[in-house]
Amino acid sequence: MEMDDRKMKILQAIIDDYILTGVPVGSRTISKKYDMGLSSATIRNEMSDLEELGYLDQPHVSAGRIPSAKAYRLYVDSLMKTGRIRDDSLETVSRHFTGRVHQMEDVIDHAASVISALTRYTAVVLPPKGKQPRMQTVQLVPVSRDAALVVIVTDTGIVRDSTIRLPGDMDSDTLYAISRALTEELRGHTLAEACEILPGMIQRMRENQELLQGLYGFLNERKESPSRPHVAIGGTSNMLSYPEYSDVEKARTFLSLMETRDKLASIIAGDGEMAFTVRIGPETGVPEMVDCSIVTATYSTRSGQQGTIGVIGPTRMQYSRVMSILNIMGHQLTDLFSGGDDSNE
Amino acid sequence: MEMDDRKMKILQAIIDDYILTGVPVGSRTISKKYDMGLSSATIRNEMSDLEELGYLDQPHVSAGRIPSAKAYRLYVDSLMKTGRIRDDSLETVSRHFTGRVHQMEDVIDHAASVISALTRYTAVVLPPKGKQPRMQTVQLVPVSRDAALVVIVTDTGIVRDSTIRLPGDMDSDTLYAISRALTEELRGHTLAEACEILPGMIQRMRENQELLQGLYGFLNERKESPSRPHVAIGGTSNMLSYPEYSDVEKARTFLSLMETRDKLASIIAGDGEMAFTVRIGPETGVPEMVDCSIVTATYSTRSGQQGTIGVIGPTRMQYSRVMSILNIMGHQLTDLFSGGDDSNE
DNA sequence: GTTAGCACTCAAGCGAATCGAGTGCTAACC
DNA sequence: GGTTAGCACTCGATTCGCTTGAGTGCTAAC
Repeated sequence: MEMDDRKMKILQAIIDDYILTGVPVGSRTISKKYDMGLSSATIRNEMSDLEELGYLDQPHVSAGRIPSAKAYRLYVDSLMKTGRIRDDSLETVSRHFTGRVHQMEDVIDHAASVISALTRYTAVVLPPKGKQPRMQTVQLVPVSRDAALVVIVTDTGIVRDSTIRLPGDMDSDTLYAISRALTEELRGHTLAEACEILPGMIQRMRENQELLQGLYGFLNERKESPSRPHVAIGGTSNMLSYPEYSDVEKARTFLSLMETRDKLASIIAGDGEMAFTVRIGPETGVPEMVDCSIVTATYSTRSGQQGTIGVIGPTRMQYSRVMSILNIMGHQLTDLFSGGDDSNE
Repeated sequence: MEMDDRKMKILQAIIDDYILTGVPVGSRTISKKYDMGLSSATIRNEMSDLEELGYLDQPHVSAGRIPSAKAYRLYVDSLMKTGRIRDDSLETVSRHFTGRVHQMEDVIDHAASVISALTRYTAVVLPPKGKQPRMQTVQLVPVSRDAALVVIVTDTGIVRDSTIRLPGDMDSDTLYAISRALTEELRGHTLAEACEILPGMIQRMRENQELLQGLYGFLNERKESPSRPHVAIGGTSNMLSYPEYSDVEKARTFLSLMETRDKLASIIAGDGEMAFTVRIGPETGVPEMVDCSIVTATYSTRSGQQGTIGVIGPTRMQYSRVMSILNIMGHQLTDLFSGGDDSNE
């Protein structure tokens, strides 16, 4: 037995209905709501076939059918109607977006909350991420008598800052001179490389040995964890409005997963270089998420760094709507980060 | 009728028990578990009195009593045993804390997750906040041919950064010179004041008019919202483990309140200058939180800025434990931010 | 003032009965 | 052969009544 056109249409109707209502859908519903000129009995036969093919599951014998992960996969891959991409609310909100851009973090926070508001699911936004950020400028900014702020500008545009202690009195001109030397020496190198270059400089620049030593420690400590990326999350509470999460225990595990941002980031980030990903249920590879789906899209910055935006929802997700929203938001962010610069005019 | 010593003792026992178990407590429980040499009948009479005095509520006639907000207030104010302040787990974790301090945001994020892990409630940490941050250093760091990063160090230690566009080619020495001039001129002033000073400078420094104009816009845009503070939250999912939140709808409103960080910040921040605050149920002034309590403490930085740490839990909260944890964590943060500087050695 | 005793209340838990949505199967129909 | 009407059957969900037991309030005796 194999899929024919009619089975496809029926499957699609079932999925559409289930996505809409969230309750198992029966044969009568299909034959009445979606008029395909077939009686419920015929639908029933077809549904039985579809179940045998692995596209439908039956929670218990006297309930309707629900789509399996395999069905959603098929749905997303081929039979989803890609819907009206334009959405009024989206347009307005996305306009509201432009022009209030401050720092990177604000942007991705905002993006997450906009996406979650539009989709009514949980949204996650990861900042742009390159392979290895390369240093562009190093500058020591005096903060107090005995402390300076280290500002490192990398090509990702990300700034790491933290204070280090100054050995003795150093005026701002001295600091500037050191900054210049450092910039000259380190520009274009990664943090890890910088840690290899510095010892040489320490040898040469005797008078500032102590300061440089401090800087060395500073870099060394950060070279591994590229300043743990700020993960923006929005709409976690949305999930609780779906019957899938009326079980509090389930909700709790979901929420605590959302709280461990590192883990979440690695889940969302994905491995491939795909611009658009849809992972359904078990495909997520996360045991806690067997009945969730994750849709991700990417955006990029002027310097070619890639960021990820993702939506997490129940497998019964409005895939087409989510995908179109992610699509538009991806473009939006790409424009924002590469069109102008990320600042005010 | 008024409170006597015995009533106090009984009330305390009731509250202790209710905090522990979460179920209405009956007269027999008190007379047996907490031996006060009285029969359940006597306890019953006293409980009836306590109810009349407004310290106890009765969910329904044949259930035990639960403490009212007034009872918790009394409990916190006078009859709480301030418990063993030292906690083994706390010691270990707080040690684990020291020595991994990076940026401010990391610190408060970390603090929130530590507090929530220890208390099993929801923790909120607000960054140090002064009345009006005063500028200490202004520095323009070249990022690319036509853009520079504006780094402003204020006495709060908070850095605001964002890129602005550069008019023409400007080498880093020029930028440094301008930075020096700006620092000299603006040091000690608030952002708002800076916006009044700048026009004068623009007049004088003709050649860099365009750049300064950009900077002016930059400051103007930020002077109102002091870079919306980063609010750290931890353990929102903890709340779902309490029977108080087995109702999903309740949980949802709570969580969505936690998501609107601005609102949350203003709730936590409180108005007074109290070092320690306990707000119980309706005292929070937030309708969504009638059956929550909020305990806050403060910490301070070297420059005297005050930050807030808070715990949100059910009214049936382990007040003494929470307070001692907040107390210790407050000292911890104060040490961290004022003892050394917030960096590595 | 304290306590034992007792009648009373009421949520929670349990099981039987009912309901109804939905299926699978068979036989008739086109 | 595919489609449909009809019917018996299944099983979760709902309802109803019953029982249980924790807990109270009151009264009378100590």
